[in-house]
Amino acid sequence: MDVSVDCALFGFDGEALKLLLIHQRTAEEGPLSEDELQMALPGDFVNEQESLEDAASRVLHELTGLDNVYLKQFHAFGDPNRVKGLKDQQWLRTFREHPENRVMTVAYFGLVSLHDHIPRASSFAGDAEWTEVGSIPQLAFDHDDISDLALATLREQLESKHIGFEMLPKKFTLRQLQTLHEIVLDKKLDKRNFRKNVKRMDHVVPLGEKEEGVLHKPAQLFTFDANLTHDS
Amino acid sequence: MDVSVDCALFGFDGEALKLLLIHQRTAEEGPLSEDELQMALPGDFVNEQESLEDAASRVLHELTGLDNVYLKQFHAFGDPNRVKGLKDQQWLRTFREHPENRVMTVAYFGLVSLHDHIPRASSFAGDAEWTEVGSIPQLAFDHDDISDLALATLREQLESKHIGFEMLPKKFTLRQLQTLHEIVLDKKLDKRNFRKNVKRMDHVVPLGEKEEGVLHKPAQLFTFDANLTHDS
DNA sequence: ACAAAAGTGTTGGAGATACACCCATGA
DNA sequence: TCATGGGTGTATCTCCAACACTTTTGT
Repeated sequence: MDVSVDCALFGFDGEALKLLLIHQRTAEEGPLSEDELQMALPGDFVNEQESLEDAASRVLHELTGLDNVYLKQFHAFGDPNRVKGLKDQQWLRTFREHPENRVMTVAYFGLVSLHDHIPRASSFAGDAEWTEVGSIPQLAFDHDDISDLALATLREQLESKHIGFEMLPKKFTLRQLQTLHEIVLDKKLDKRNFRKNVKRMDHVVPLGEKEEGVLHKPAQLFTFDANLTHDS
Repeated sequence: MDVSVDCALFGFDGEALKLLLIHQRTAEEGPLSEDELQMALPGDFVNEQESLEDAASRVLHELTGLDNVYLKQFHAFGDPNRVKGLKDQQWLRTFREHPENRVMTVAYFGLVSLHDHIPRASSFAGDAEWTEVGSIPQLAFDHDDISDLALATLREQLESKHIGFEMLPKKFTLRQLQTLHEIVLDKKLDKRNFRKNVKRMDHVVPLGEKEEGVLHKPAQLFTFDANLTHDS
């Protein structure tokens, strides 16, 4: 059986939560027409002497240029027919040596900040795009299921596992942290209560510094100290 | 790459939490000496036209005779060297066609009740044993890691996902439910508070009936109604 | 001065914790 | 009658939800 990894990479830019999608295509342009091409999550086969984690990191590095991205396995997808859809088979027959092979995939979700600099979203695999979660089109293979479960997993783990910080710049304001939570959890939060909770967390430490270049009262900057991550 | 499933099957008998382990051996006795054989989690290769879930159910059915066991995927283990240990290779060379192949495994945990009848723990794969969690010996391959993570996952999900009931008989007493929680979570719970919480859960319904054949005041029996499982 | 977001406390209710005695049954 | 676990209520405290005004900065 062939084994691949797929990555659902989420990014937050202060406004919206986005998912990185690639246009399904390869270097040499194939004979497939526009509407036979779909979008997909970045993924690739696992190399012979490479762990699953390493494969996922490699895919992400090749696509975004980033290293040390927060990356977490969340599910293996192994339906025998998960690459047997009509469009999927057309694509596989055009670009793959063994299109009939069964492929299972181990899915990872990753988190990056899109604040300071947008990690380059382009790659060997074709053009890539940050797509707002909520406007995700139909995807190739079972990538709809994968991205749905990735988002559900992100929601579940956001509060319990201190992973929101991975989507913020190193120095962030409490407003940014709150907006992120509101968007991921899809509900409004009370400012005063939110700040009360955050201030009880040891691992969110105030820097002496303030925001600059904003046209209102500058906010204090905070940072996340992973060493102090033994819950509150 | 070869793909297998492994199952960490937990059972509760009212006293202790147990894990089903098999003696690593096959039908035709091999030339391996006693101390070269280890214990392992039940597992098998995934068949060509079989989903991962189906493979896990099959392994469990073959081993315990049970169907409809609660079974949940929790992690894929894909280290390139996970079957390259010395003892592991001795065993693989004796019993497998392609001992040098890389094998990744998708791990499931399962839950059964050992109250009414002990599901038969024997199989094509050799003798099997219910081993108390806490006295688990060193296991073959990376099965130590797998069983550790299985137990951690069970702990995490016990309260949030109503899965404790899977390890109790259909009719159970509140004491049994509490003991189960105490053992899995490894901490004592207050009887009155525990019962207060349970009584707030719609999906734990009291039957009119009472326990029989005990040498003390008989307890009321409860059952779990999965239809009412939309949290409290 | 004005616009824009930062920052700050209190109150009421719900859920968590801690704790001790009487009850029903079988032997 | 005794041994064994079943079954119950109250007081306290902590955590959560709801809610509005003043402060600081840039223009």
